[in-house]
Amino acid sequence: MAKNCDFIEKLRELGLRPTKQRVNICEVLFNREKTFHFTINDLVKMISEKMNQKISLATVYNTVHAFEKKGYLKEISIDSHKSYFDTNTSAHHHFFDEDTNELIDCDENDIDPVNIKKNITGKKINSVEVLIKVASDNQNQK
Amino acid sequence: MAKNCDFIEKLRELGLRPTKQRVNICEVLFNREKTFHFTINDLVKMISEKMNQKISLATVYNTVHAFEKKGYLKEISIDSHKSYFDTNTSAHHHFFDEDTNELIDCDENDIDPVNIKKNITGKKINSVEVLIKVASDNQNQK
DNA sequence: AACTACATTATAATAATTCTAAACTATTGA
DNA sequence: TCAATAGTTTAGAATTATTATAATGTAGTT
Repeated sequence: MAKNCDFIEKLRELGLRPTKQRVNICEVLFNREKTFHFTINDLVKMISEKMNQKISLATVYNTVHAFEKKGYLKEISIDSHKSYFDTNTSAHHHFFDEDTNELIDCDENDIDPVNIKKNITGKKINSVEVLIKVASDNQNQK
Repeated sequence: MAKNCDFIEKLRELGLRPTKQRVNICEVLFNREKTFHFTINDLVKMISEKMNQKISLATVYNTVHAFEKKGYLKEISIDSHKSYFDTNTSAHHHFFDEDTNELIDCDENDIDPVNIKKNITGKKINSVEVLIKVASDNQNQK
């Protein structure tokens, strides 16, 4: 299990000052076995309720965006209303369960690599994301 | 070129009353050679400026969502800030040019079919969307 | 310890979307 | 044809999500 000093070191490497708030966020996001998905709201709740730490909403936005820009987090946008962040920044794809609003990682056994045969001239590919929307078999919802 | 009475008929089939506003929106969206991508704002501008028709923003939201629900339109979400609608509702994928904020359809020559080997138990797949973000070769932007 | 630059905070501002309730209109059927 | 009614549009208010602001606080440096 990572210690706070590990996070402090890592933040420093990225040129981010290891403030209390940033270390708290690191603890919540990265001090766990498995990667996971969260919204800004989830994160605020985790810090204020689980950690009992006061943090400003603006700081959460700032920090999450800073982490995203530095490659600590990846944003997964489902539709204009639902957007998640993923602590797993490696190239991978997602199922989205429309019944439960749950975002689920695909692993290699779930999907073959996407084969792009032709790209836009003069452009380089920055990312390839596959989003598979699923829902209960016996229902007929959007 | 489709006539208004075609749209009136089509709206009726879907159980939507063919009001002036809905027919106007149909004209803008579907009375053209090629399918295209737009935002709610684009659409409001097209109707008010190009068609010189007054329409309430709420109506545009209502109508676009009604059309989406009925399968006339598909939403393509890029990130939490950028969301487009696509008049091409057939299964296809997209490039997104991060330099120009332009959404571009993939055709069959651009990408091999996505092969999903394993699904979530008890769920059926509603959609599979691939989004390929591209940017200028010589720049290094997000 | 003091300085400086960067961060955090509460709050205000902005933007996007939805809600509301009144006015309007397409459809039905008398 | 006309009235009834059910669905639609509208302006504006309300809500939600996100960003900006400016004052205060804090980490890192000397």
